[in-house]
Amino acid sequence: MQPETLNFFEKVYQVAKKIPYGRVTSYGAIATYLGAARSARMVGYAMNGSHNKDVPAHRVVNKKGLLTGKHHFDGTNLMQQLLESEGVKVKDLQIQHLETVFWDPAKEL
DNA sequence: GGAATGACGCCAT
DNA sequence: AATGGCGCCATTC
Repeated sequence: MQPETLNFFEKVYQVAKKIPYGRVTSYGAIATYLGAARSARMVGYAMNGSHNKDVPAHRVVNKKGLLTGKHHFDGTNLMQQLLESEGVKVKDLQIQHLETVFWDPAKEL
């Protein structure tokens, strides 16, 4: 299917792809950056289609730095493994030093 | 066509 | 301050 919303999704992919190595961002941050503000869910939904993209969805977490979508990756701790592999300390789906690794598109992009 | 769901987040109580 | 409920927009049953 080719919904007209590809524009919105595409934006999400563009931003997600620009996430620096060893950094993470939140759905809300991206949503706000795109102007969706309270539509953080859309960002997460967009990630569903990011599977075939070059989008590092594992670098996108919720506002708390919690790897809520790790279930959608492989069903295991793959997401956490990837983050830790990039230097991001993760403790049971919870990103450590979040404010340090956090990457805000509205500020840094 | 209508209702329910979903990788979240903010507002209200 | 903490917990609960509602909203956002698109997709799917």
